[in-house]
Amino acid sequence: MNSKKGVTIYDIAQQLKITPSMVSRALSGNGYVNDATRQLVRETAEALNYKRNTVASNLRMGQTKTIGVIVPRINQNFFANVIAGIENIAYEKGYSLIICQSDEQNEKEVKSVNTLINQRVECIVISVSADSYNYKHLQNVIDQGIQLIQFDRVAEDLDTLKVINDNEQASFDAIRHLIEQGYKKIALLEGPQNLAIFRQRKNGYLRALKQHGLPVKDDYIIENAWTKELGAAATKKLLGFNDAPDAIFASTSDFSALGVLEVANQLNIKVPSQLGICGYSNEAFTEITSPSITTVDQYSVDMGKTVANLFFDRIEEQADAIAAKTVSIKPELIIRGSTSRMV
Amino acid sequence: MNSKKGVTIYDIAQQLKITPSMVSRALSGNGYVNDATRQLVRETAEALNYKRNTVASNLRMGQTKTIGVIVPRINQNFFANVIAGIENIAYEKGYSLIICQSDEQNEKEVKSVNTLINQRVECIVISVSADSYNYKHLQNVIDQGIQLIQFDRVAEDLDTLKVINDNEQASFDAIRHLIEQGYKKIALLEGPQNLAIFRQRKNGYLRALKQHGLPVKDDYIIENAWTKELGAAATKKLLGFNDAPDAIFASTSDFSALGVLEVANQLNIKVPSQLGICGYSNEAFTEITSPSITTVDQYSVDMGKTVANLFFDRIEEQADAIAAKTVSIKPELIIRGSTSRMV
DNA sequence: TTGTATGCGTTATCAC
DNA sequence: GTGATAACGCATACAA
Repeated sequence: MNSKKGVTIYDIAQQLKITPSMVSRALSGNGYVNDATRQLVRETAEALNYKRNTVASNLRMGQTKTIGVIVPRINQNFFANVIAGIENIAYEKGYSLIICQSDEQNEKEVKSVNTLINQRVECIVISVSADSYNYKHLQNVIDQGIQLIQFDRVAEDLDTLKVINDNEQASFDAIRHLIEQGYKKIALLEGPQNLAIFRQRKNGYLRALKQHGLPVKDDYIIENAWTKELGAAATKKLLGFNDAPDAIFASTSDFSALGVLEVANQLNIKVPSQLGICGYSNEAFTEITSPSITTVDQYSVDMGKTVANLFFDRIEEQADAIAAKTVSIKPELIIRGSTSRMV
Repeated sequence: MNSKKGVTIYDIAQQLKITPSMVSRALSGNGYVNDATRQLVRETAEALNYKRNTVASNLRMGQTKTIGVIVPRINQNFFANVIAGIENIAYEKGYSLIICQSDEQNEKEVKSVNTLINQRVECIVISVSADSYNYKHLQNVIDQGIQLIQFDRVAEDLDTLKVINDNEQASFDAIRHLIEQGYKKIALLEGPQNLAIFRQRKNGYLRALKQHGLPVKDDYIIENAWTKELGAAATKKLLGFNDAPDAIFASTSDFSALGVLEVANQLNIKVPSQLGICGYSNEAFTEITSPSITTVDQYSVDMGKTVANLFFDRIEEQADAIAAKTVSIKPELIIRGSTSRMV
């Protein structure tokens, strides 16, 4: 055992006067090896506090048992949950997770993808950043023979496994609920329309209005209101109209919905009687505001598990038995105080 | 370029009729190489879509530029924030993050530590799981020559870098603020006393009372009230006393504080005039309750950044110039409506 | 400036 | 069963 360099199978071999190959076999369990020597090897490995060098092993075996994950923000509830779900399954399979965060910047996303390719991860799981319009870097992943799985915010043109929420349906359900509660002038806070998820939510909104014979007013649709501040600003604008809306669907996020609620409180507008509010994501705080906020639960942890399972299914069924496909998880509308005026 | 195996520096060398070493030098920028050939190498690397194999490089160089992080739960706000902070700094330095989650289980924590050692990460950052009483696996990390940095929940006996919140001081500040606002009978909702962080918060409470000449009443100290429900139950009990408190410090969490607020509202007790409420953690919702809740911000993202910076400081100052030490981050008291009766 | 040779630690293929 | 040997892809000390 060298003083500083860490103990290797060589050291064990030397001590036992056998060859490194024997040690390797004994430790990995591959190939023939006498039970007695195996036992001996195990013991000395333990005694010497030997730790297998995964780096060397990976190089030799041509696989890393590692999954790379790229999300816009780690510390956003939804993404943290998805990551937790992926970790859960990956851990069972003995896989590690390398996490990158794009900070919603395309440049950082591209760099992260390259880092992960260089690391030879076996799969890259990604939810694209908001300012990604070009997906060459993702095509590159596929070209390198690395599995690519997209979730939530997906580049639709890319032929990959995708796990998404049925945003259109969830949005439709939310609007239908509002209508059933007697709201007739429903405004929409929408997100960047270059992202499919926000287009889908808008479509659900439009479809629901049409199906229930309600008119679509362009004034009622506010773009890019996806932070608390922007949600608040949008609300001030909407409530300033002569013909102000009686409900606001913050399809972008619960934070946006929170902004709406704050403004309503400031203006002494009663929620839900005078104004209905519906958010999106089921953030923890929605349950405890006054009133609590109706929102959409995306089953984010399950989403992560689904992603991981797709990957393992694929590599276990060897070959590309499973074609590119899209798995849609049906979100659930959580009805709470902010929209319940017909009790 | 082999059909399936990925392009290597060999392929580039072959194409250019030079040696792999030249390619390696040209690409890494180490060692002498003619500008012309360097240019040529870069171009063909690009053309062939070459991706450096980090695994091989790591093995050769004996370093991985990787940090391992182990937290009880990824999808818990505080931890997600810390991870985001670490990522932020690590990314700038070209380091990757491997994330493990212990699920509060010692067994999983031990396994994760071993995985990370095997991966030859250069540093392991950990917040220990609640059921960890034995720290052999952590000592092992140190013995292997891997940096170990603990944060928030730390094994105090271990001689490592530690980053924690100054819970005692934050708690002291909170109580002092309450006293300054004229509250004289301050109750404490405390967390599990086997965790140091909760003991420290209690100590800050006691010290502040003493320093201001206020008596400590055992009746005013309620154990294990760290959910909304438990906070509510504790409040009902406290407010039922003949000599009821005029302020409650929910040192466990904002959720607990919320329970207090709800009960106060139910009982028509005015906050802050009749009852002061202070929480802990600065959860998003504390800002939007009525009244908004005074609380303690833990600077969790900064905590992550501090952790990462400690590591980089250490490796950049080469050698163990920086001895084991504990960095205490001073949390900030966020004063809001629930305690502001002297405006 | 370029080429040669060697090793990082492990595993797999062969022959014995 | 066991041992010798090559190879994974890259980086570097040394020679040319």
